[in-house]
Amino acid sequence: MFINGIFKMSEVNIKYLAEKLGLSPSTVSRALNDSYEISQPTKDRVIQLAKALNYQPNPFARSLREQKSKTIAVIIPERINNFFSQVIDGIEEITQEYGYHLLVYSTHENVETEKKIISYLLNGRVDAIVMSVSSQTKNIDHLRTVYNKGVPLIFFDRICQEIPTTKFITNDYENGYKATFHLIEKGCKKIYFLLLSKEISIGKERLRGYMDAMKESTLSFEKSWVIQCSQKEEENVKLISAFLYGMDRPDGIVASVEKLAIATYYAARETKLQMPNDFRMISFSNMRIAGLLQPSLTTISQPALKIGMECAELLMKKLTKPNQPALEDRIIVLPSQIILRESTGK
Amino acid sequence: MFINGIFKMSEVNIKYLAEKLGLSPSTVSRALNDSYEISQPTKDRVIQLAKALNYQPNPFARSLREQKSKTIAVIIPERINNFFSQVIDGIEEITQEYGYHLLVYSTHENVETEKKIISYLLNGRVDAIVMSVSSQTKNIDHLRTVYNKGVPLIFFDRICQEIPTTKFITNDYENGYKATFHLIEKGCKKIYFLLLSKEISIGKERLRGYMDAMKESTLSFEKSWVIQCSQKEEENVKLISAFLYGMDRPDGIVASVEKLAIATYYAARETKLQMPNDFRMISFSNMRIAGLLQPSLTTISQPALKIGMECAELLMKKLTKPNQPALEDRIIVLPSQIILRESTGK
DNA sequence: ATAACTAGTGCAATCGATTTCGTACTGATT
DNA sequence: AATCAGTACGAAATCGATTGCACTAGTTAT
Repeated sequence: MFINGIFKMSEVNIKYLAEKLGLSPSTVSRALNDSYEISQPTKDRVIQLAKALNYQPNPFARSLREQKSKTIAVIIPERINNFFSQVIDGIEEITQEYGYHLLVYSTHENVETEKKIISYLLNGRVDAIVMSVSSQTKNIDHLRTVYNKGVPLIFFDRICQEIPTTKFITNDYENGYKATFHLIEKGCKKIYFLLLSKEISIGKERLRGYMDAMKESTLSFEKSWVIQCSQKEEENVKLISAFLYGMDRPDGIVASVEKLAIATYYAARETKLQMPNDFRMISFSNMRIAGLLQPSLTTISQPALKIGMECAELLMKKLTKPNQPALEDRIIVLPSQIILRESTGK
Repeated sequence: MFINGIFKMSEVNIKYLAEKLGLSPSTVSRALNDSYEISQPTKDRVIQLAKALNYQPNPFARSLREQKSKTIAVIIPERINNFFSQVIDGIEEITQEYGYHLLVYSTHENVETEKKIISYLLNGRVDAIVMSVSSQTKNIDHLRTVYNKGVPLIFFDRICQEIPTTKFITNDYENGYKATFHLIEKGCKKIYFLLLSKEISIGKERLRGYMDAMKESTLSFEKSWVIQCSQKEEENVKLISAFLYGMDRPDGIVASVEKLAIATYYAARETKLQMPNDFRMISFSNMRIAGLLQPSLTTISQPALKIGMECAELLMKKLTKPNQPALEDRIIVLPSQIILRESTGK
């Protein structure tokens, strides 16, 4: 149906209902919103017709008027990663109960993309943003802008310390320490740490745990053992292969993110080295099938679903209850779990 | 800033710009939209101030007026699956160029959830829907409703034949046939087919390929070799273990979806059977690390990113160009790729 | 010289739902 | 009888951007 050259999705709106019922639009609106000002018989009539005609309120009219969208943006660095998928599952589980919708964006680990995405979201399109920053993110002006505009913002996993809001992380320092300590216990003498980026919080914390474990041990340590990797899988495989080929190769590896563990598997294959005989590896990872790899991978697994759910619950409280204070500036730590498998020797 | 008890996100709107410039809102709007009716000097003044104040048009006001949202819904059966993640990456790659946003929903393979999600989308919230139906979806009234409401709808992978719109799939029949034939060539005599659901298109097509390959061979075949699995991983592992324990166990398995291949790995582990010696397996899967499994998995890998991009390109053409016809009722087939690995014997 | 036209801009309606303010009526209180 | 309170509803403004129509001043055509 065309009116003024504009296609009308559905002519069932409040005005239409009002006409059919011989009421005014305001009365229909109030009846549908269960206002105390409307008599029960009128409410019944309105609701019945609305159901019969399958009336659906126009979300944009409502958003325009109420200045809220019932929509939340989720920004992640990559989609092909079980951790982020699980977090989103967790967020959705909670938000859908409240009738909220999820706009999902991937930055592909690119700050410029991150900035662009955020610029789209500053016009009220979303009521809040839940995000994990890209590994390239150093300058945080765009995040400050979000905060200053008053858009509720929650970080998870890869957080931005400087923004005074709530952040959800796992005990990264502790697990960096434990992972390293586990390798030490297994007899490793020369333990490398694979780092994706020094910019991101989890990289820093996990590295700090590794460093402290190394310091507390009687093992020697050299700065060059902290390997700075890139975003490109091929480059990483080459880099890792290079030091695995070397005579003074490591006998232990802590991979701070999953994709570096995978690169190490390919590098091990290329250099024909076997875990756990030639070297042992432990990795932060949420892969479901870590146990099916050859050899199976010892992992530190994050409570991804729970992280998502907690982010969402906090947000729903903030957004659906009246007079809520700003999101508290604090860090909430959820424990990860170490699962021992073959790659570190059973 | 509060006005009438409502929090104002940003007071920079067209009316505000108009006041500052001593113009009317209509002139400002036209200037920003580069209308031919406005003189260049005026346009320049308006654009300059808009930039200076970082004016961002209100998306809801615009959507309300224009009856379009610049938003697309993507509905998938599950998030923790590389195939769907890659498809969404592909869709996003195209749509973001056009300034479109993506609402992403997971049905968790549940028709009721699917219906509920769709009911949220019938009020104009999205300009189009791209979806892969849940494995439970048998009754398609909710999909018919979408079609009848005139919301552009595209299916991919798990399609719904009955709705006359464009569908993107891979050559499932052909690959079901090829997969089975590959096992036959490897000497398998008793080949089972693991099916997630008879309702979904890909299940049917892949099964048909398997059946035809079996028929054309000299091998015997029994109906009970087509194993109907469930959504629950544990149940599937039990089911598969059960027939692997049996004396007359299969020596070949075609897994029609990734999760059933994974269940088979667990079952093999439990029954202490080795691939490819005790049985061989080939699976439809987009796992990046199929090559790192123990043993590595022979897969039929779908061009997921490309599927997403093609869906999005078609949609962008339909939505951004004037006077586009309805989406054609046709099936577009993109070829998958078979990657041979250890699980079927090198 | 007057009609006709054009360029540039403003007014006001519109999209659909919500909400403030106001009104008509009923019944109760002083 | 007059005032008051309460019930049930309607009119109109509002949210912010867009657009059909009207208007003015200046220019061209007849």
